[in-house]
Amino acid sequence: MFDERKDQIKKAALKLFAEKGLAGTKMSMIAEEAGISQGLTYRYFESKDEIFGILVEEAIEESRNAIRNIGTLPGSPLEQLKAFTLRLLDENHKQYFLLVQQAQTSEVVPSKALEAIERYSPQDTIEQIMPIFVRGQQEGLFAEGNAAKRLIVFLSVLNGLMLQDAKAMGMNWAQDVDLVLNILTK
Amino acid sequence: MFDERKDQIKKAALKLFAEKGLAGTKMSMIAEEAGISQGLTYRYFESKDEIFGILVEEAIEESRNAIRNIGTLPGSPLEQLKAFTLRLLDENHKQYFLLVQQAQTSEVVPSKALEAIERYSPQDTIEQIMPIFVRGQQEGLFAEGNAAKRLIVFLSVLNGLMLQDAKAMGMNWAQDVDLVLNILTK
DNA sequence: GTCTATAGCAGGATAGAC
DNA sequence: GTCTATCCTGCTATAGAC
Repeated sequence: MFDERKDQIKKAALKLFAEKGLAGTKMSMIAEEAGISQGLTYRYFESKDEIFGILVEEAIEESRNAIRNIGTLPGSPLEQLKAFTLRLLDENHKQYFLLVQQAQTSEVVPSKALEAIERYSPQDTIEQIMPIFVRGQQEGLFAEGNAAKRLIVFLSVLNGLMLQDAKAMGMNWAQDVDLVLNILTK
Repeated sequence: MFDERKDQIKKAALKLFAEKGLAGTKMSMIAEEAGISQGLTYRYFESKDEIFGILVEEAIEESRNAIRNIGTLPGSPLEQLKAFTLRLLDENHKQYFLLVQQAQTSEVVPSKALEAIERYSPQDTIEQIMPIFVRGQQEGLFAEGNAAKRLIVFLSVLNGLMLQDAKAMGMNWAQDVDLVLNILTK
């Protein structure tokens, strides 16, 4: 089926882009990872840039959803943020997250992907998480003081963890998230 | 002078490699950043890979020094780690750090750079910082429990901060490091 | 020492056979 | 639908003039 092969290629591309960036990923690598010939890729996508652009948009969409859902998770604000953190650290989201990372820091990004990224500022993310954090502060779960600043640090930290984790240090996060949440609770 | 021009090229290359990775950085960009013609670069270096390799080795050397010096800094273990953190976050070290990051995660790295990186495992870093941390624990400055694990998280966090910072969110770290050190002290 | 011009090659994209 | 062969662009690296 057409769409299934498409997904297969996207999956291979996501893995490589997240790891090696746009310029570092060759079409031949994507084809190999997907187990097809190099030329076939072009029956499903117009160009490397197109694949990259689509993935970046999906990643942002995905990330938006994860954040939007925090509020609907069960438990206290602390438990909500913990669940959110664990979700981000799982394999699938991690790749998306790293892709956005690559797109933001690294290299010359195709214009379409660039637009998507510019619409998706870290500021947005912080504003969405803010109410939950503030509620947690009121309940005495989190540290007092400038919430935005603390959340920036917290998100940076998640970034770092995902990158580190990508290098396969083999930590079991389910067990260790609490250390990370210390940033918020102290 | 020959060596000065060489440094000028290395400086330009470091900035770009740290930002865009090896594959994402073109020789033309390096030349432009250094304000010279593209061809001239090859009078000073054999290849792009050579420049990259040299920079990676310097970065690792630099990082080793920073870590080695922690113990000789004045103050309590907490103050020592604070000073170390601030040093890493300053412009120069940040670029080196990001370069190593790029080399570790991203792309196909030339063999010479690869060797250097493999000799420089995160495990090393942790082992070097460990004694200071343990001393801090004994003095009651840091949290009890598994030191290695906490240090991994801590270093991941520094990673994340440098990356985030690279995206110019304009935080004044001198003021905010304490949030980060909470990971160790709680 | 430095620049401009260009050779040579890697990799993105296309054509055509099966 | 898929593969192999090939075109063509863009980049690394070199040659040669000033």
